Amino acid sequence: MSNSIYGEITRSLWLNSALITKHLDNSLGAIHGIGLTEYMVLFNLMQAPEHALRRIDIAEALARTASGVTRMLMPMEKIGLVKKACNERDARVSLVKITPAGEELFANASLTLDNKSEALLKNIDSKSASRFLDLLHAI
Amino acid sequence: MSNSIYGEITRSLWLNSALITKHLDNSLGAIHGIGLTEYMVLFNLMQAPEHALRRIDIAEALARTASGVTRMLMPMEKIGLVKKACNERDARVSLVKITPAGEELFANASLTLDNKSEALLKNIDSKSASRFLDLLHAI
DNA sequence: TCCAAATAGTTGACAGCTCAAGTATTTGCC
DNA sequence: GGCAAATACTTGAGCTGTCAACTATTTGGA
Repeated sequence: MSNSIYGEITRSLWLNSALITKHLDNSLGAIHGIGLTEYMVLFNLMQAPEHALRRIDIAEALARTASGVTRMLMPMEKIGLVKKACNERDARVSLVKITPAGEELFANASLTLDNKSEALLKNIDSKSASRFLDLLHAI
Repeated sequence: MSNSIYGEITRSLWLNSALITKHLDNSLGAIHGIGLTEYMVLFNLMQAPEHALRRIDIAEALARTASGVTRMLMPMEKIGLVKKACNERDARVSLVKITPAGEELFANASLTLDNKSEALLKNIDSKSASRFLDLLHAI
């Protein structure tokens, strides 16, 4: 009855991820006023050319639905972290662009995320960490 | 700006866990009519002595709140996967016990979870999987 | 060229969870 | 023994995300 190591991995992954996500969400919220999901939006925008993405690209990058992205971006736009832009080629798309305020918040939030992540993963030395990341990327 | 390997791990963990959780949730839902969270309740009950736990023990094991557990158990009780039991020593606690139907569903769902997990993690050979699990346990 | 299918996004209804505040019971300390 | 603090659980309000259905626009084939 569930002796598979792969099943064990998914159970452990599920729990660890819940714990880590919760912790980081609280930290980012308390210090910077955004959640981990919003941080990941900014992260993906920073990675993107022109620092802009379509809504469905964000949805895919976050493993969320388009409607979830629509709802998430509304408050982010209201507080000025991102803004809308138009795509001349395709009037269906509403591009999301990070603002200077968003970039600054992202830079600060990244420091927090890195520090808290290091604290949470302190039992994993940097060599193991590298191997761990390789395995995560392999999934 | 976020070059820490630990930050990278948490971002990758966050995304992978979202993808895997979603996939398993859909599979368990379609085949057995329960979500991954409900599966994890049954899993923890099966591990427990007497196959029974207090609500707050379940909450802790799932990284959820007591109120979330209360709400989640209501439909599970209604469809007969778990049942309430009393603790004679402490009238505050309302024990949760798995039923025979719950045990049977758990056995079947575990097979599904193992198979789907193996498929999702097929890029990780069993030796790496073992190392991966060790790292997850170390967190 | 034109129209059906595909694509991008939004919205209403609702599921699943949290927090804060409540009840009921037990524990610990004077 | 008695009472304040802690513990176990529930409930109302609200947040975040989903699904299904919708609008608007673009694409591709006859």
